[in-house]
Amino acid sequence: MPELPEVETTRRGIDPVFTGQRIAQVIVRRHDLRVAIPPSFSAILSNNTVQSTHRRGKYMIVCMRDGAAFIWHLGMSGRASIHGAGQGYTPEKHDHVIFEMETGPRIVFNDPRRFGMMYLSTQDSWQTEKPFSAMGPEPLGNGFNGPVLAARLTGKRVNIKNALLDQRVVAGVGNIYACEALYEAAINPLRAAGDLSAAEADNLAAAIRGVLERAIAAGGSSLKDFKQTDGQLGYFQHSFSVYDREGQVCSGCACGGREEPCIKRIVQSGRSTFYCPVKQR
DNA sequence: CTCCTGTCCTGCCGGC
DNA sequence: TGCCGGCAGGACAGGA
Repeated sequence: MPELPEVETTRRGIDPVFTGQRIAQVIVRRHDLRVAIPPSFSAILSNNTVQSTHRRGKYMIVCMRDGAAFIWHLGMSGRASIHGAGQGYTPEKHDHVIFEMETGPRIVFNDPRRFGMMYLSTQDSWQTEKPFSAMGPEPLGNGFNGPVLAARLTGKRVNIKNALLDQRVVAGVGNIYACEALYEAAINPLRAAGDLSAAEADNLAAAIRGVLERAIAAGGSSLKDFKQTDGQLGYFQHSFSVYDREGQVCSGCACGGREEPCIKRIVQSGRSTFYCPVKQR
């Protein structure tokens, strides 16, 4: 589920509950996620005060006042929800980790498929560790543009769709937004990544940024299970141009008036790609 | 190196 | 109604 917009939506939801507040207790109900939560997780974070929250790609980083930090990835099916101080709370199925704040509210991590991750790091070292040390640029950052993207694609013979899913090329793009950005940039997902022209790389970088920004503004996309931290659904799924729209007619392209629906679904490296072969060349 | 396949886990949906 | 296969937003290991 969660790609950059959903993770950023989640981070914005938990930030006011976390930042500047003390965690009274961390309850780990299940430690056997995709990567096991370490035994010391609760002890290090309980009775510790949160200094700040951050996002890098699809990861959230929560920094503590004493220099510790923890890394949080929502996997495919994870989400965070906030239960207010006055509300009762009974753990539901797949509620794996509960942060009980000193002031009363709880932040709950629910993840049916358990592909999510939570692990410990430090404020000084997390950026140089595993996924982050080789991670590509932030697509919403000032430094992301066509030339930067083109440089990351140089020499790559994989198709551009799969290249966009590679977090070393650009951070935070997943299956939905890769499809949507390629559609907006009118680039065929089967094209070799290294063969894009400078102009196409410009268009693609702009499309990635635009799609992600609009998705964040819409509170993310809710396909099956994603919800914002207050339980509201995101609504960017209503704005998809091609994703999950196989057999429909896309808007604003040369095929618009045809009887034959233009949006196709193909499989690339085992994952669905949706695109319009008329618009995307 | 690069690239592709299989795997982790649960839930849901469509077909029979 | 019930069972079964296929599929799902991600990331990583291992092999070619």
